Amino acid sequence: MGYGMQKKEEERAPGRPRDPETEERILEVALRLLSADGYSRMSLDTVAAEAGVSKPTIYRRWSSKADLATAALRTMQVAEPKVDTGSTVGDLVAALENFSRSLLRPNGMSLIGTVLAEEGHTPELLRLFRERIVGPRRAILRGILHRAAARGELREDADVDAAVQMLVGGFYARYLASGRIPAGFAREMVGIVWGGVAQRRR
Amino acid sequence: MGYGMQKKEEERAPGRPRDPETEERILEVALRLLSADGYSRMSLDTVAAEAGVSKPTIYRRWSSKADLATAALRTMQVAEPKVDTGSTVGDLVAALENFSRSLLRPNGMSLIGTVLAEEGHTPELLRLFRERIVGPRRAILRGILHRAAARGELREDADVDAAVQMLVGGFYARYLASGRIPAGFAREMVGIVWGGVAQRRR
Amino acid sequence: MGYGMQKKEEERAPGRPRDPETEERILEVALRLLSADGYSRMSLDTVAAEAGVSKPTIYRRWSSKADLATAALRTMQVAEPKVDTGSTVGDLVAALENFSRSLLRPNGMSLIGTVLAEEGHTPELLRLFRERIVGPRRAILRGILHRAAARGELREDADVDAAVQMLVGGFYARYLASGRIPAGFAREMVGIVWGGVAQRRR
Amino acid sequence: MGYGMQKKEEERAPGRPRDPETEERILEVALRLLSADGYSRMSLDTVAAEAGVSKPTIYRRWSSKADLATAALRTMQVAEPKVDTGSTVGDLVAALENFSRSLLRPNGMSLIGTVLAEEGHTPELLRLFRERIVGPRRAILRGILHRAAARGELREDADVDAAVQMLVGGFYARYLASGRIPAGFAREMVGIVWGGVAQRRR
DNA sequence: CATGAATGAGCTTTCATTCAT
DNA sequence: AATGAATGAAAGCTCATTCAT
Repeated sequence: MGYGMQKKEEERAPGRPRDPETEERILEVALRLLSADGYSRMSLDTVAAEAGVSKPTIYRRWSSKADLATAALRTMQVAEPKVDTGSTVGDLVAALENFSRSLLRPNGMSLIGTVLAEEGHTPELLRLFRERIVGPRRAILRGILHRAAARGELREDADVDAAVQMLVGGFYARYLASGRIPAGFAREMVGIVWGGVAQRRR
Repeated sequence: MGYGMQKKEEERAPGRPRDPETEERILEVALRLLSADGYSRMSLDTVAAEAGVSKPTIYRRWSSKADLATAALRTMQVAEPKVDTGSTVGDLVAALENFSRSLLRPNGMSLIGTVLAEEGHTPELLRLFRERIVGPRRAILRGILHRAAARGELREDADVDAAVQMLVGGFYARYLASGRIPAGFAREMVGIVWGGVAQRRR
Repeated sequence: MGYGMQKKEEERAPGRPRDPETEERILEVALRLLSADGYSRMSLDTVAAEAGVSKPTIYRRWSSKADLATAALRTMQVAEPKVDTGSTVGDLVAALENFSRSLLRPNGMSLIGTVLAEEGHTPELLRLFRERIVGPRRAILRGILHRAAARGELREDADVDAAVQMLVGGFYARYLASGRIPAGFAREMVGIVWGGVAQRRR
Repeated sequence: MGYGMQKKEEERAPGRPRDPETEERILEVALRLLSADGYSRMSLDTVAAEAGVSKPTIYRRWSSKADLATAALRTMQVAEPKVDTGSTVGDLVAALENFSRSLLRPNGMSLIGTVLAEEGHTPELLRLFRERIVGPRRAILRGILHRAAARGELREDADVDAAVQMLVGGFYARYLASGRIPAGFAREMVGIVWGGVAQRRR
């Protein structure tokens, strides 16, 4: 390599480097406002002010409000801990209780509301929400049920997808109906579903 | 004939009487825009224009945009036909299929989205939506299950509320996950729930 | 006509009437700013402030900035007094001196500049300028020359259009070259042109 | 190949030498945008992007947008070919046809428009335009007429300046009036002017 | 020297609401 | 009672310019 003066250029980009925290802060604020106020109420002025930057700093990174909002959504990651209680029913209850907690966080349901409400105007939001949030969450429950199926615990005709949607949807419906999730609700739901999909004991 | 338009003289309220059709028309337009665009995108200018009235005509009747939106919601009535197929399972499936159809209408989910998204700013919307829409719909399913219980078809410990929320919520969850409801989905869900709540066959 | 109570409704429009001066004032300010600053520098904020109205008051009347600017241009009317000095040469000189005065008014040339500069972006401006300003001015000179032709004062092959363009254009060119129009310039030009188009004396 | 690009080592100015091509490229782009969009619409962002440099690279060379624009104008050179057809009339027609061609190039008139429109805000543009473009062009025509005068072809009282302004101005006026220059227009104008300034034939 | 990042002020346009007739 | 006119506040986005590396 000769005199060793040829260094890789990748290490130091030319120009003033971005403050890496800026990006995080903007996205964090954006996600908070998106959840709290909904997409169309969320204003870039407010995002900028609360993130402590100017608006062009935002526009340098994302080309439009929709772009910023989807980027903010993209940062959401379902960080549901793996559950392993030893039994399928226990695993389902544990996973649902995790899920329940995230829904009941402040504005947990507002965000779902906004992506649904915006479907006609900013469908990207719903698309991303599906990919980033809904999909992974469903996958956890589906995984538990598929493992149960592999162990022969399920009836052969059991519809795993319908079961998963019902378990998750029960929370939505309950929230929409009353705003509260009673203690033990997860267990009740799992009880019913399990009665419907598990192999009959002989 | 004087000034303006002479209305029927049968009524004797002082001054020019309000046209009741105007009120209906405004509410109808408001509800349509609320569903299609969401609360914050719905503009009173547009409502006025599409209803063929001026904005003060709206403000004379409702004190604010929020007031108009809630009044519009109040007019919504669940008009699910009574179902009676002879069997509990059949009734549940029929009721759910009605429900499913109303969800899949254009903007069927957007309205739910908007009331959820606005919870932080206009909680009245969610309150009214619960009272007018969610409650009556749930009541139909609850009624079917309670009748089944009265006939001894349910296990004694069956949690009717959880069952209802799951049946309804399954649609929400499925829509949120993929935007599509497969044919036979209602029947799949009812099958599972019924397996979980029905008296075991001996 | 019966009881005479049916009056025509045309006389009094419903609703709050517009202040007729408002419209004039807005257009006047807009035209001044258009001339002084050019189209793209002219801001609706400034127009509104200087006209003493709010921006929506402007937008109620004109749908966009371009619309306002063209409306302002439309109000310009060439009010050149009819000239009749008894001789064709005298009429031409008098008409050109009127013309010269209007060009040398503050921003007289800037407005021409702006409509040319905006041709690529707001071609309507140039179109209107042609129709309202350029056309009528040319017509005056053309009229004088056509009358001369009718009296047999012009050579048969004289190109009236070219003569008119040169007389007018001489001012443009002179302004562009030096910003000043020397006294007697009109007379010089007329002298040359007349020498080129008039019937030769025998 | 080392770091970045190795340039010729013949120059010995300290630090990294400026690339003279960069300068040219920036000015070229600036002039093009100035003509096409006008001064106030021309954005340094766009100039930088199209020239493939960053904005500070521009600001290092010119202190402001106005400075850049005037520098760009300064690079314009009238490159009208010398004409020599053997006759004064022929020379005038040939020179005017050259001139006409440059006016009718895309945005040929827009640039004139922009320097006039900006007279109130950036008078330097008009000053430079006069010096670099208008002056030299006029000089060509003036030269032809002065040579004719020296040969005794002109009347003694002929106003060469007025004749030149009319010949040039005829194009401006014609463009402003209709946007088109008819074929033979130069010859028509020269015919009239020549009739007005040439020595009478005996 | 050149870069990419940052900024304050500005742009056109729209909104919910109130006023004057 | 109903209208058209008016308004202050805000929205999303862009610009000329400067900073930090």
